[in-house]
Amino acid sequence: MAIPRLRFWSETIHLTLSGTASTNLTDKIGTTVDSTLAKGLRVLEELAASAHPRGVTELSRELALTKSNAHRLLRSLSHLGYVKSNANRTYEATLKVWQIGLKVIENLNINAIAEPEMQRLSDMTGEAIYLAVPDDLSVIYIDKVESTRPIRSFTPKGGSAPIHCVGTGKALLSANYGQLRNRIKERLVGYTDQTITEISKLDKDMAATAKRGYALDKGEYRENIYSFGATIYLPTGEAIAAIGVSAPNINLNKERIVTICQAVQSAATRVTQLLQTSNG
Amino acid sequence: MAIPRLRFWSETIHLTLSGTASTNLTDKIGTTVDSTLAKGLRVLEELAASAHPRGVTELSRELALTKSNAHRLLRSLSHLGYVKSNANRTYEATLKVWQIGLKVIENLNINAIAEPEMQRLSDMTGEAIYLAVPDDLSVIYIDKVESTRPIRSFTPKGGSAPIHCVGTGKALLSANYGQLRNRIKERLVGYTDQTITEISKLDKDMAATAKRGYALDKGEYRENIYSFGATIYLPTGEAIAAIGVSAPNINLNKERIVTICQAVQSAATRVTQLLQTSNG
DNA sequence: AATCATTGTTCTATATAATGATACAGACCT
DNA sequence: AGGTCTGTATCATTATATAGAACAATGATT
Repeated sequence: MAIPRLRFWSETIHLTLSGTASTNLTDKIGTTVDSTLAKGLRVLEELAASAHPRGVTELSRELALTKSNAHRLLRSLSHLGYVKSNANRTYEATLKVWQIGLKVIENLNINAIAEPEMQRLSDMTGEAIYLAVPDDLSVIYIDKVESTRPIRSFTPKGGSAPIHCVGTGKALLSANYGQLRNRIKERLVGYTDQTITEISKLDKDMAATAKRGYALDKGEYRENIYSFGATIYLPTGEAIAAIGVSAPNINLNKERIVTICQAVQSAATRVTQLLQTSNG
Repeated sequence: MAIPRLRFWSETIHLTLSGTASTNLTDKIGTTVDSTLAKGLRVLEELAASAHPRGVTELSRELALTKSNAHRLLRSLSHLGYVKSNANRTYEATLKVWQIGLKVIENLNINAIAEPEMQRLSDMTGEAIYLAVPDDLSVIYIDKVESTRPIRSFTPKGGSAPIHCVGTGKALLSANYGQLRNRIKERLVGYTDQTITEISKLDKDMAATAKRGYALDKGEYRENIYSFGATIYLPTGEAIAAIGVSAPNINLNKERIVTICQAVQSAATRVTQLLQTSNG
């Protein structure tokens, strides 16, 4: 299986998957969007995010659609296999989206290659291990090994985090800092008092990160949660992903941090090497 | 590379997603389907299944769409965040579908509950462990623990198998045999010479399965691959999933089969119990 | 380098196809 | 039973997606 091109830093408009229902469907950026497609996908998203089957009126209200319109869309989605209609006149998402989504991840192909290294890091540290890919000014966690310790961390698989204040993100950021600096410059949102919100400080940190070979986040995103990350490269030199460890700082001290960081770094290096040898 | 069929135990009309380009989007069964939505989703599916980014004309040919039409759909999908356009004028799927799909699985909620039991079965047997849900006359594997042995089995996570000849499937089939018998009756496709293709034999097997509490597949789907399954029930009594073990028969003998089956059965029972206590 | 063959993108008239109001039919509750 | 919710079907209207052609940007071949 060939190593696919990944989605990278791009001009793609980032659409948040917020749980709030109030996203307006019509106000697009100058260009028009096929409205039926947009509405249909919103219905699907809503259904996918619901823990329970939903009714037509309910959905129509939530998405600001006509009852008839919602009904028709549900019918269509049902015919297409994305939605299942229950006997009690409710609708729910089928596993079809999931199956399609799996293919996207499979085609990424990094998962499989990185998995043993992630396991290794987990065995060694017992902390949460993340595999992340860049997504505009965020990272998305495409895989995760749960911490073996009682204290669990926040971010689930599929979740995302800002690129400038988590280990994996900072590793990826430093790898493409030239391209991204100007875009991130005015968007250095603060999350804790440790978050780097000044570009001059970020400049220094990124330089240090690049030199060091791994990234450090000392509670810059979540209070008292440290994370460390290193970049995985394609044979082409593209920074395709990052591997990282996240841990509450009570579990850490200076030497343990160094040990973990070195492990993270060598894990990333190993995955990069494996990507070399695997066929292109 | 066809997308697996997805069907539920419902009145949902099934639309095949063949890989061939000739799928007619308009000839529906009386009722019409929002064509824009259908086309858009097909484009997305196609892109998700591709290992490499695709061009407009290429896609338009493959899906029998106008170049303009394909282009517009891609544009829309791009605006909606489902697709990313690259600098070299190609398009690829983003991780958004995957993220949405994850939510569907998360809301299924069985995964998390069944996982420890699956792990336990894995530790005990070293064979491949599956968690499957019914999908019309198939099962879909929603989770899997890989075999620790060198010989790996076939079916990946997200994949599907016919309900009448694999362990998990037969367990689910026996749980709903009343409803499903008539439908499966004329569709007993044979895969090996062990496959049950006569309804009378299936009747007996299902009766035995129900009595026994677990299902046996002795190479009925794949030559020399045995599998065993037991049903997981919701508090409502609905057969919602099945847990199973799959192994090459060289790894097996009579007593090991019995041991494994009992383990599978008690794993399923335990998950069922956990679903009782967990909130609905 | 220059031509040629492809591919991606923009534009616009046209007709298809999605839309929302209305009406009807089952639920469910009191 | 009566009333008030639901979900579903119908249909005229018009917005909206569509196809086709023209243009621009490739990049391959000579």
